[in-house]
Amino acid sequence: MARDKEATKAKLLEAALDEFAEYGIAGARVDRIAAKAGCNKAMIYAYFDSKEGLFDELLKIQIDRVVRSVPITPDDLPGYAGRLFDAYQEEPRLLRLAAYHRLENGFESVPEPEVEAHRHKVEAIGQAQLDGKITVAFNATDLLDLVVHMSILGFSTPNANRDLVVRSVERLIAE
Amino acid sequence: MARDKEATKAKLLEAALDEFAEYGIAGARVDRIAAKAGCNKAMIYAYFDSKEGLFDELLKIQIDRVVRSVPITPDDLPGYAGRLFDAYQEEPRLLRLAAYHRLENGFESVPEPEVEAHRHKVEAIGQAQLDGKITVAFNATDLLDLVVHMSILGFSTPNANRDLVVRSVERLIAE
DNA sequence: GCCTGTCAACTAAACGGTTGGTTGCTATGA
DNA sequence: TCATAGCAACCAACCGTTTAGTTGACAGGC
Repeated sequence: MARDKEATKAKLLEAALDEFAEYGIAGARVDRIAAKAGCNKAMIYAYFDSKEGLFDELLKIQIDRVVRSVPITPDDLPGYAGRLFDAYQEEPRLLRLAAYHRLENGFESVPEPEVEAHRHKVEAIGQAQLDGKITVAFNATDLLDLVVHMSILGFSTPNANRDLVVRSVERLIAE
Repeated sequence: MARDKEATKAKLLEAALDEFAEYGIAGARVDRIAAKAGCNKAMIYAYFDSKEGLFDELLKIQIDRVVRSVPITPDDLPGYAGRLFDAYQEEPRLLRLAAYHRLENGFESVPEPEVEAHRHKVEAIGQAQLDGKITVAFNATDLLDLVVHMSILGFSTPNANRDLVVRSVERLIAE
């Protein structure tokens, strides 16, 4: 057998991504996760303590991944929205994961690293506004919220496409 | 006791709105719904067949309510978005209900009346465009999707407010 | 031989759904 | 007017299944 702790954790996390994205936290079944990962249910409790522990760890990793792979570009917010949109197209499970987390946990209990990343982005946008690079029609916080919200247009409609997202943000920030 | 079929159904629907909005479909517990409604669990199965049947009926009613109470105004889309936003502020459970339904059932299985209402709105917007009343920068379908998506800004951020939604739509449709 | 990763087998609790029977309104007919 | 039959509305208790979580035994590398 494998006998590789990290490999087992990775397989569990991948299976959990599938399961939680499809069924949500309440709807997910730990037996299915273990079966998909090809290992025993007890491993989940050995490595992640609980079903919720597994979800939290998974969400932290996934958010971290997207935050790292899509850095903010304050003077190209349409491009930023487009790249976020791309990331969600490439990994639709992430959007579902986040949506379930938001529904079941509210706006509190957002992982600290994400809060920190959010703060940094607001600051970057604020600086770009001070430099006169982008519109001051919205304050920095609202601007970031709007851009992020546009990037998840695919959550609202199956007709969403990259071009629509980019053009929308262009119009939102137009002088 | 009451012994009033319609009143009992109404109490069950109100309790179900609370329960499903808070916990989602998978997370909702029929025992809790019955307890909140102050009546027996068997009534749910007598009147709505199943947990899912209860949810479907509830969603249909709630969607119908908002569709009726917020008619589209093709030549005032910012106002339309604002009034939708107001409706969600007034009844936040509706947004959560719809989000859970969307996550657990996808874009298919949308109640037929809503599909019909959506068609009518696209048509109304298309006509307003033909009349030269609003922008043709987006096609009618995209425009409606964008306006509706802006109205649920509150799903993305706790900072959302009516003015932000209205101003955003104004900019989206600016010539 | 012992630490560590593994798992089948287990449990207690919770779950959606059913059932057999009770309650109270009302229509009927004497 | 009153007895009562019929029936829709209701409910406590229960059923089989599924659930998250536990445990004690076992296997393989050092």
